[in-house]
Amino acid sequence: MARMAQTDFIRMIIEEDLAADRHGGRVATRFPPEPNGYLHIGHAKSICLNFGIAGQYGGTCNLRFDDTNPSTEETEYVESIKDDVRWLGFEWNGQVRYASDYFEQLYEWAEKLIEKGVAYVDSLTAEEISEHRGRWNESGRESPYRDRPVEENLDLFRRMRAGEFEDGTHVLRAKIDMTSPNINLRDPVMYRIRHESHHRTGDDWCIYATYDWAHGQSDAIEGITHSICTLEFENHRPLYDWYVQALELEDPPHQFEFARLDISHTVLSKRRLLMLVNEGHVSGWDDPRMPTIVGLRRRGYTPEAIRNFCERIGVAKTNSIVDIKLLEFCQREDLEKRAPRVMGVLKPLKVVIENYPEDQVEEFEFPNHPDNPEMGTRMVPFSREIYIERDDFREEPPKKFYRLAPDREVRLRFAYMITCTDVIKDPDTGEVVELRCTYDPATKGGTAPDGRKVRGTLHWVSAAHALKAEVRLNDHLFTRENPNDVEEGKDFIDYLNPSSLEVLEDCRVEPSLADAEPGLPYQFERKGYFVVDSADSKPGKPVFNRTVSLRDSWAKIEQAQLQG
RNA sequence: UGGGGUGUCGACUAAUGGUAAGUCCCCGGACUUUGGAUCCGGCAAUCCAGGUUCGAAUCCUGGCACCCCAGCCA
Repeated sequence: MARMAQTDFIRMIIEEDLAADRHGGRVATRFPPEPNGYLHIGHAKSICLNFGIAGQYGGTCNLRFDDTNPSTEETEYVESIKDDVRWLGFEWNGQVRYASDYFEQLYEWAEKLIEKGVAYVDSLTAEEISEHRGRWNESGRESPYRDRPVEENLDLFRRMRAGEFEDGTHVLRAKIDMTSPNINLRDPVMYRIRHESHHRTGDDWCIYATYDWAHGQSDAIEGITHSICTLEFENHRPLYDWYVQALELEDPPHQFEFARLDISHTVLSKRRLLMLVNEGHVSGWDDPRMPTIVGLRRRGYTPEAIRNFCERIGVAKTNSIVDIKLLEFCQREDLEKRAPRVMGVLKPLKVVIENYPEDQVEEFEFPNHPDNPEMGTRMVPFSREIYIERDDFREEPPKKFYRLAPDREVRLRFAYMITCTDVIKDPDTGEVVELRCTYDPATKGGTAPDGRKVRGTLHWVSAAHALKAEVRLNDHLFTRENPNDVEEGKDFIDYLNPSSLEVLEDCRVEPSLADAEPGLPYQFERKGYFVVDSADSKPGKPVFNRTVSLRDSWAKIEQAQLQG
């Protein structure tokens, strides 16, 4: 099903550039993560944009790690980020790139700017530099070191590189304009001294380029034509252009900004995600409730669904919060087509079919997908004692409840029609512990020869044949649509959804699931889409994560009834 | 407070001076051996005030609201 290709302002710019034959007709993008955390669905938007554009216009997309800060970056993240990009279905152009590959070139260019007289070594402290920078409504002041002669700057800068100075004693700054209303142009820092090991260059360097100095130049080195980033870098564009012009680079790259993704009922900032992990509110970065790629993957989300979601949300410059229900819709849409159907009873209620022979076992043939015969069939055993879903029985059925109730007949999917004849309760608690039913042998397969209809069809498992399983029902992590929008004196943590995870340890699933493999999606009929958990599942005792529930119109009716 | 951005159905996104469109949500209905899926229908928006124009979401003027920026983070 081909959907109309989504177009957006960035693609329009690219098409204009192509039409005007800019960059010699080339389109080159890049995805530039910093290796200091796990990727989340917000990054997926950027990945889909950058790789998608490259694919669409016959261009290339590089994967480049923006590893200019040795204090926070680690190889562990590099590997997980590569995995996530591939898992999403993208392959980068050639080798993985690193900003650190360009440290030497960047250094040479820095010397060039010093020689040109537009960069200088400043020896103010960090605090003093901050003071000199001024404020939004007040001009900055020039550093007393701003007019050091070129030779002195060169000498100092070389000694910075040689490791002669302590951290924080000197920085290299671009000499631009301390009175600029754009604070990024008030002599931005290009290099800072950091005597720290870098995850790739080890101890080769003790001066490290800042983002602004490294990023655009890395783009230029790689021949990037369209450097796409998020809105908060809009203020940096004049600086991006300044560096590239000062170096007099040919066919310079240009920066374009779009609004980052935000989704309701979750958080997408590294800081907040890290807090959830560190404070133990989730089990880790790959907790199935996390919006991280590893979390979504473990939850059972598919790359197809995520890519489709990213296409549907579009690309614009308006800050917005996408309803998480759109993500869920995209996932259902994908799984609806491909997930084989099985039966799993989450909250079992025993049913004894009194007129069914004690030792008899029948096998019924079930289609694996109701609308796709190519997915084949499987055999499902049936016997005198079965489990049905506790929610599928009501002693006093409300209006429009079409499921089982005393003296009522329902269909067991692809098996028989049964009628409830007796309800057995715990004498102490009054809780329903078992149902007694009779079946109509003439309704084998689920249809009655006399043509009578039943409104309800229930899923079931044979008690003797069923597999015990644990099922984890995942729900939104936060109760608030926007957990970042906090009331006075509160914190986003206060809006964690206490029932974001419901663990059901005594579920029963049909025996065909005995060799279900982690990562393969299933639809538990009438319940939702589930996947075998990749971390905690064990051969005899599978653990399933609910990826997303099915649409539940009864739940809506019931809720409406409760609200009157 | 200076600068840079952004305002279109409940949500997201189109319309680039010419019928305000699509998707999600929500609400009906049909169909149904999943209260699923599918199909059909419905709801519902141009931040405000002026101006230009035969005609304005779009252009102009003036407001208002929200976001970003004062790291040697990215």
